[in-house]
Parts: sequence; C-alpha cells; structure tokens
Amino acid sequence: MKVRRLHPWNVSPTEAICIQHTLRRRLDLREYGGTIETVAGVDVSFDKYAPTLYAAVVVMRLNDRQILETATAVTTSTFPYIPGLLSFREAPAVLQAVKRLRRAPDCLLCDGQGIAHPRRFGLACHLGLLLDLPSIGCAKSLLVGKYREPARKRRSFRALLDKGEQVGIILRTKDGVAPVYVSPGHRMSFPRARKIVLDTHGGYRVPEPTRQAHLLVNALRRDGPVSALLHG
DNA sequence: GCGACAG
DNA sequence: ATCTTGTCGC
Repeated sequence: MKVRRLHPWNVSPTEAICIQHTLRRRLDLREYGGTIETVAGVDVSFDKYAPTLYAAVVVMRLNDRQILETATAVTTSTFPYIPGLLSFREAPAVLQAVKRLRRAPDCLLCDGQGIAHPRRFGLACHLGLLLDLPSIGCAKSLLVGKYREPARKRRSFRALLDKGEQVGIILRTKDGVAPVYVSPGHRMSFPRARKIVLDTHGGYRVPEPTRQAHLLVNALRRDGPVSALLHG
C-alpha cells in the first residue's frame, strides 16, 4: 500500500520535534464512522550491537480474529531512541513492512503511544497519518500523564490525563495484571480505541495483533527470514 | 538545576 | 528494546 511522503527522515532531534508540532495539526481525532473489519498490529525489535531493525505487521480480521496476512522488513537504524521521538527511529522500518501487504488494513494497532505524548504526536499518530489510516497506540508503560489505578478486574479502565486534558485510557486487559496505556492515534476516538483493543484481546496482556507482530519480529531477528515465514 | 522518560 | 532459568502464584 501507499505511504505518504510528509517530511524527510534524515533529521536532527530538534528538527524532528519541529516536524511533530507541524504534523499534529493534521490529525483527525473525531469519531471515525467507517467500518473497521481488519486490524494490523505492528512491532519492531533490534539487535543489541548491530544497528539493525526488524519490523513486522500482522493483519487480523475482527470477525473471527483470524490472521489474514503478515509482512516483515529488515532495515538499518538511522535515528537513536529518544523518549518522545520513537517514531523517527521505528516508523521507517514499519512502513517498509506495511508496504509489502497485499491488502491495506482498516486500522493500525501500534506498540507505543498515540496522543498520550508530550506533543500529542506519538508513534501511532505518525504512522496513522503517513498511511492515512485510523490508528491506535497501545503501550505497556507510561510516557506522560497521570491516572488513578483502574479496578483489578478485566475491562476496568480510567482516564489518562495530562495538563488538564484526557490523552488516553488505562485499560486492564486481564484480572489483576498490569494495565496497558491506550490512546487514539489518527481518525480514532477513546471509546472505539478501547473497544478494538478489547475485541482483539486473546488472553494475554497485549492485544493479539501486536503480540503476534512481536513474536514475528523476534523470530525474524533470532532465526532469520526463513524461520520467520513459519511463524507468520 | 533536578527528575522523568513509549521501545 | 536487549541479556536469560527457574520459580512463585492462580
């Protein structure tokens, strides 16, 4: 599928922040009315020493939660990991993998934040805008904001607030297990983001599309593309 | 100036 | 994120 060229990638951290301020204004955070039948989970892993990034995308159908397609990509990192600038390190690799999909998914589920970000432009926002797709950020830890612990039972949730505004929700996907941090990326509302995460839940803390993408990138990194094909 | 800080 | 076996708990 097509990828929009919104800006250069070989930029400095300062320029990256400037780009985030510019792109955030193009986000559409209204309730998306379209039908979402397929969700694409994306994830990235990297070598401890080699500057190699491994990306994977796993497309799941919401009806029966069946995996329809997967794609991977191996690239070289050109940007360091800096809190708040994660997308400038991981997005290029993810885009390469997504471009290889035969069919475009209806929504993107990312391993990171959406608008629950200091400049309201996390990885999910960036990818959603570049691919022109509704997107959701589902992170395993906090980047910004404050919240009160949700009840211990599954599906309990509380608002994630930052500087007086809601930027996401803290969602318990399993009884008594640490919650996940869900925030809209692009063309997405809080309620719908929460519903999609719960609908793609497969018994583990993180939703299935993202979890499968995680398993796939690790298989790709450890055992190479051949083994990754079997795991996909 | 001192912490906090997605993956 | 990555380095890694067993082990505590439901």
